[in-house]
Amino acid sequence: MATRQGTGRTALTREALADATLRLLEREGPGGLSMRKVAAEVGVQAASLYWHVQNKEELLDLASDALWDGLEPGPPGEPAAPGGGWREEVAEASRRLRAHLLAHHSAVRVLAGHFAPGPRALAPMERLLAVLRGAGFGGPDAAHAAYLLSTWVQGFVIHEAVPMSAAEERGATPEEAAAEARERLAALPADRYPHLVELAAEISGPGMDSRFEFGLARLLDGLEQLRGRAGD
Amino acid sequence: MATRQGTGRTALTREALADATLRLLEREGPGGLSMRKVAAEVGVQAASLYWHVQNKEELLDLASDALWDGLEPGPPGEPAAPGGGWREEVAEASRRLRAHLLAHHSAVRVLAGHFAPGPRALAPMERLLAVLRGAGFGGPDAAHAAYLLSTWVQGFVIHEAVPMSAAEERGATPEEAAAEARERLAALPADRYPHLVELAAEISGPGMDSRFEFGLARLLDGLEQLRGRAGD
DNA sequence: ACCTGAACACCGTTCAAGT
DNA sequence: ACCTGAACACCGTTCAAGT
Repeated sequence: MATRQGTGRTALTREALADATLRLLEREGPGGLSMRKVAAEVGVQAASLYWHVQNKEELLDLASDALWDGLEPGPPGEPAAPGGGWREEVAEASRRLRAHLLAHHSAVRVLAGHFAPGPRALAPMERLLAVLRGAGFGGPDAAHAAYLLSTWVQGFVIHEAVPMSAAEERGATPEEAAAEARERLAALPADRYPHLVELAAEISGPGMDSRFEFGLARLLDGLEQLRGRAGD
Repeated sequence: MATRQGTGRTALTREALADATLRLLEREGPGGLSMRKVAAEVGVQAASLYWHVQNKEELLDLASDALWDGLEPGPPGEPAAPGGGWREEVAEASRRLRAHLLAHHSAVRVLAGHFAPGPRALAPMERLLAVLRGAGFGGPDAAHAAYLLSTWVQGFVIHEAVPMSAAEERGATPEEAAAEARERLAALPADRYPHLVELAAEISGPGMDSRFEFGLARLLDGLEQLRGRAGD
């Protein structure tokens, strides 16, 4: 009477479907996704999904939102020192977001076309806004800055996830893939593409960590400059 | 003897397939894509595509690269004034890229998970590197900066394209969609999400143009600061 | 309220066969 | 070298029917 299901399975909710979708994507990679497999994953027939969800599109929307789940919220401590603490706090939040999304890179590839602010993105966004406002940014600036940061991190991870999962599917390591990319660049006609040829090594990384830190530093510098201008 | 095809159709190449894929996506929206329809678009049977292309994945890779086609290269003029000209040149190139991608927003949604540097991205990248090096950036900095700029613009456009094509499919205008988003934010519990509620209007735009200009200005400020540091 | 079985139209891909 | 016809396994979605 307490539960209405004979089996020990957890209740079938939209959230459970979204989670099952992410599990499936991680386990089988992009391309291993279908309504029938999601249904099997939760122990039900494909047709049953349509009771909970309008269609596959909506399921992907839900899964994209579920991607925010499990993101470390960061130390809940003080709002950081008023001077420069906001930089490190924003930097750490960005690094955590990148690492978290990268842990789901197959899902990121499939769901990139569904990235939209959903309910599970609210808490991280609220926290980011709090840090920015606490640092002295005005309301509109804080809103713009938060948008800038999150679009950049997500765009960065998409560009990181595509070759990652592609290499994975070909059974190559990221290093091998980077080496191939470098050779392709270096082999270009130097008269048409002088800079690409010269910078082949720098462009084809991997060194993704240092690219991320470079971008982060430029963004924070640009924001700091805005803060100083409006500030005192 | 000159052409080997009775019909007036243009020769079937991988490029032609990529172009047909983009045309199909623009005409029918995301979801209107299938190997059979691409085949029909070029006047051939579905099985024939597999002579030119390994599978659907590879076709999407090609289409993603074809997305660079038709991008205005910008005035081929002087490498800009040595002082601050590079800023406006980079800004204009970014605006052109955004506008161009936005003109293919359905394709962007579908192909976001396939964004990778392909042959058709080489020329724009070479040009961007030339501008940056001309402005005084060192090789590694220029490579990092170019990567930062292009990942940001592409990430921004993805976030812009998702609600755009979603609203389009529901038959709503972007303004209506933004108004709905604003009301959802404003209706949140103010004790848990004080900043989101306060900034509901700023966060839910649209005002995408001003968000883009905000991000661009911060990025260029951050880069300028780096340039000045290394420069003289 | 929630799930099933069966069906429909359509899909990606293969392969022997044609020219 | 390039394309077709036919087939296979699988897909998203609907709907009447069950409990």
